[in-house]
Amino acid sequence: MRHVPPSSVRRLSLYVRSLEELERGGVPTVSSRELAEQVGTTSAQVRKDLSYFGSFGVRGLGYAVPELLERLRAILGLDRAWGVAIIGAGRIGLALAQYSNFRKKGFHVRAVFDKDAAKIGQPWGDAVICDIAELSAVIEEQGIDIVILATPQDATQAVADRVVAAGVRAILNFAPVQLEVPDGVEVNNVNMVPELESLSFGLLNSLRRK
Amino acid sequence: MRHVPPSSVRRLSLYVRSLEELERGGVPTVSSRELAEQVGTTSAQVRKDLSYFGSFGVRGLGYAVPELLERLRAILGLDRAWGVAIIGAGRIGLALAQYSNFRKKGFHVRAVFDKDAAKIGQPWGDAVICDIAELSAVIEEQGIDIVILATPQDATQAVADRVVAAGVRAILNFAPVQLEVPDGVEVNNVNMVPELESLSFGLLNSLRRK
DNA sequence: CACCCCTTGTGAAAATTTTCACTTGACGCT
DNA sequence: AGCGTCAAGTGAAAATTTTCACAAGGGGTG
Repeated sequence: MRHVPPSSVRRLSLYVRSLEELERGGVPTVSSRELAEQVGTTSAQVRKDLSYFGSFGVRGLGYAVPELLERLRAILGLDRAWGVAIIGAGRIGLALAQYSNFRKKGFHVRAVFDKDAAKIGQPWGDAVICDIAELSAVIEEQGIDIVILATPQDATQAVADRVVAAGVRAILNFAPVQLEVPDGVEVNNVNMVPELESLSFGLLNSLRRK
Repeated sequence: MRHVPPSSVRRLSLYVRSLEELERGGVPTVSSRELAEQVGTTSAQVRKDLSYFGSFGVRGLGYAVPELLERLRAILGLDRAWGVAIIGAGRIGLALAQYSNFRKKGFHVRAVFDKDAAKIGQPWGDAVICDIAELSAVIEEQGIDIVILATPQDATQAVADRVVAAGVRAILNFAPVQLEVPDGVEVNNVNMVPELESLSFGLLNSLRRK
């Protein structure tokens, strides 16, 4: 497998979503053109993305929906269970812990952490809120592969350091901070502010052009 | 102003965040190298991003923090008020409506909509939840520039159509759907699923390589 | 005032990602 | 079976984005 662009990997995710819908609808096959329409890209892009991983289609016909879905799930690691911990039981952490689609994709939220003594012990989604002091113990016991950070901005780097020290190598960061992590640890940021501000930038410019 | 890569625009947003922190700390000037470290990029990238819009720095010295901040705010349209409406008063909509940083950046949440009769009329953040039936009237009256969609997946396209029909040209979409909109309407998606799944992809591959 | 240090601003080069266009092959119809 | 149609797969080209490397200046110092 040659080098795969990160943007391709993210699109695979979108293909999975579309394929799941198609499968529910009983659609047996789909062409690259149809799939492209659904996720807002081009047919060439779809074929190129898939070609990094093999040949899954049938010329003249398209892709068999259940088969392609299975292959993509395997590629993305959605055919196995991942242990997930959410740190920060604020509004975002709450919304995430209750987001039921996680489980379906194999992401099992096995722990939710907070610092606030008042919250500790409360049930929250499937898990119970743990004291963040127990972070590394719980990470080891529960087999946590991925940590979701939904912490206040100023606490986030310190928490990330502890998470990394506990052996976690994948972090999904919702806090508006650029995390500093050692090589071998992957951090993906979810950040709506730049998305929002790029909208105002765009509006401003379309005004200017008139 | 020549063509600006979208990724540069998103980074401007990050520079603003860093500059705000520096300004609070009373730091008078900053170099491209320092700014780059804070947002996780390179100094050349910072200078290139800024160069699309002009020359803001002093050679040998760096950038004056307050001045650069002001310029970037103007570029991104953060020096004026934008009318924002949130559609969907579920968990995500709630979290967003209460997110106080919006206001500071000039994004004023002037309306929150929902379909659920039980929620209509309830106060929610600064606004009151409106019936989505009144969508186009409220959009016009309140001067809504940007709509944030936090609707259930299957309702989202229909809501987007109405939003566009009411004249809105910028949408921030939290629903996991690829929206179909006419030219001239900009849609930015916030989607954590591909971010999460690209983490599992990465973990899987680092396992394989061993 | 001349020199040195420092950092910007910027074309050019490199790397990455997307798009194109064409070859290959499978299926169904006559 | 032969033929026409359709769509996958894929190198090559184009477009985009990032990185490089260096000339151009500003400011402080002796």
